Amino acid sequence: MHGEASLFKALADPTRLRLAVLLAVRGEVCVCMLAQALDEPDFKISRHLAVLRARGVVEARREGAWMYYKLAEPRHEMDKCLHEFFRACLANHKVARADLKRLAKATCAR
Amino acid sequence: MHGEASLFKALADPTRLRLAVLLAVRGEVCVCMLAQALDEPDFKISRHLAVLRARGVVEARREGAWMYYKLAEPRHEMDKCLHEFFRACLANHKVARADLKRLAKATCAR
DNA sequence: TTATAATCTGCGTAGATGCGCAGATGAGCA
DNA sequence: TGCTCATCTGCGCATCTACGCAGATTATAA
Repeated sequence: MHGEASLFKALADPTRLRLAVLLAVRGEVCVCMLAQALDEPDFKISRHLAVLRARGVVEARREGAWMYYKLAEPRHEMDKCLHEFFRACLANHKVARADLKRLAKATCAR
Repeated sequence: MHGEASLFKALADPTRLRLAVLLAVRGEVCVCMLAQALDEPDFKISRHLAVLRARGVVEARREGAWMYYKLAEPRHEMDKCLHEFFRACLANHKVARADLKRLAKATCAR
């Protein structure tokens, strides 16, 4: 049952939940945009994304210097439920709203 | 977003997941039966149930010396999803099957 | 009251987790 | 090659968490 618990472990952190909500709403986003959206240092974001990725919650795609992350394709009904929960419920959270606002204004240097 | 993460935190442990599955399938069960089902010491079970209770995942009812625990009434769609996930998916897990088997044979001393 | 069963709690410890800092790595451009 | 940006990683530290043990609590029955 360890493997099953690890899915919940991946989401048992406010920073990772915020990231999941952003990806659920906006699709595919690169690390530096996410760092601006959460107003947190990039290495912190990178580490949390690595955790989500290791547990199969998100997928990554490299494009030049950028890494784009998105929610992984749902494999069970549970995954669909979670995505819906992110979009329909958590996205209305005060913190998530502010994150989305900042994300809308975020830019990469190049 | 801390509060939201705490729901996942509550489920981010194999022992607590096993308990949640048993309660999802069997309804209301007392601590000593759960301890026998999981083949773990009662104080360990009691502590994990306290965590689940503090996060609102389960509810407790005292009846004499016994404490009966059950899944809390779902408040969001997410809760219903989770319960369904416990019953339809996790209950088929090898470990959960063994737990249910032991629970079926479990008895209280009185 | 005494005994016993069911449940919970305090304490100390070992391992896991998150963080910030500094530096490494890799890609693109002058 | 040298420089800059995007991303990741190693390290040390502080905190959290689960565990086992022993003992406290509460309820029931003799």
